[in-house]
Amino acid sequence: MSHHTIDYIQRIRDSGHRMTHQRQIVLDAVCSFNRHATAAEILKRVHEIAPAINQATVYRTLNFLTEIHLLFSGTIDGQTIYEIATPTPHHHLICRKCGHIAALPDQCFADLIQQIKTEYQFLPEIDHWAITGLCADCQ
Amino acid sequence: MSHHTIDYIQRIRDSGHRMTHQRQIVLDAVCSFNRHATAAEILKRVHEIAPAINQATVYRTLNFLTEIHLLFSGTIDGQTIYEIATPTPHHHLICRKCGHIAALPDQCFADLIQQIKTEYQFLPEIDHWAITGLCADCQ
DNA sequence: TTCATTATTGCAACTTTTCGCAATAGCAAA
DNA sequence: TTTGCTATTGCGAAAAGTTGCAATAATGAA
Repeated sequence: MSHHTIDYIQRIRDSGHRMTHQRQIVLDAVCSFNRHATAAEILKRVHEIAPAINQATVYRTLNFLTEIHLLFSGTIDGQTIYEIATPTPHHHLICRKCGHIAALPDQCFADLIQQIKTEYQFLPEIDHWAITGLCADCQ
Repeated sequence: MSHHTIDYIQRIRDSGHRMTHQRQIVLDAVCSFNRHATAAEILKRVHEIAPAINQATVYRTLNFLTEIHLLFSGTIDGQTIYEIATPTPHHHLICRKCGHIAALPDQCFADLIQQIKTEYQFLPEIDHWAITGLCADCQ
């Protein structure tokens, strides 16, 4: 999924923030992988395109884009990874061996959420879960 | 739950590793919180007890103890936290307002895990989940 | 288009975490 | 107990990520 197919500029502005050159380059870099990438990989690619962009800006931008849900971030083998988010809410199944990421629809959590609400009087805020494990090929 | 009630020395040896003074102190430090603690908090407490233990050793030990499942590690608010593992797996409901933590039995995830296995051919490894949200008092 | 506001960036210093390697010390076997 | 093997530690340095603050630039209003 490329970010060119979603109006990410509007998404950033709607969230009350500004679109900048730096944010566009970080988004481009994340998308250029066509897979999940680590902060270090993204930082490296950003510097290949635009060496002047500061590393602190890249880290801050990755956190920012994740917070407004334009990127998805998860943990594989203790490493934080990023990838462009899809428009409909969903979760991820991340294979800890090959790193493959599959989507899991939000609906799968409905029963669990209902149970937590009624049995524990707790209101869970589950907007993005990354479930690690083994995919079919790696089991 | 204290580590004194489980034979952690045997658990370490059974995993093909050695029991050391440093590992015991790190285990003691983790347990002394009686709750989950961050690496920084644990490092601080270890140094209060035994200043000579190197910080690299503490980090390595936390990773090691997590790998052999003597500790649970999870992420709260982007921070990695550790706590002693209970013999029966369980999870946590963490209130983002008052910080109250409640336990959630592993059984709650049975249906979800089964669904992921059969519908997605994915084998989830759900050790310890921290679900944030709002507790009954804070809603 | 110009101006004012303030979110965002670059910078440098700082904190946190990891790494390579030589020295140390657990553990099993004699 | 002693010995030998090698897992583990301490150390110093490097890597990874964060922070405070002044300068810059994106945005809306005039």
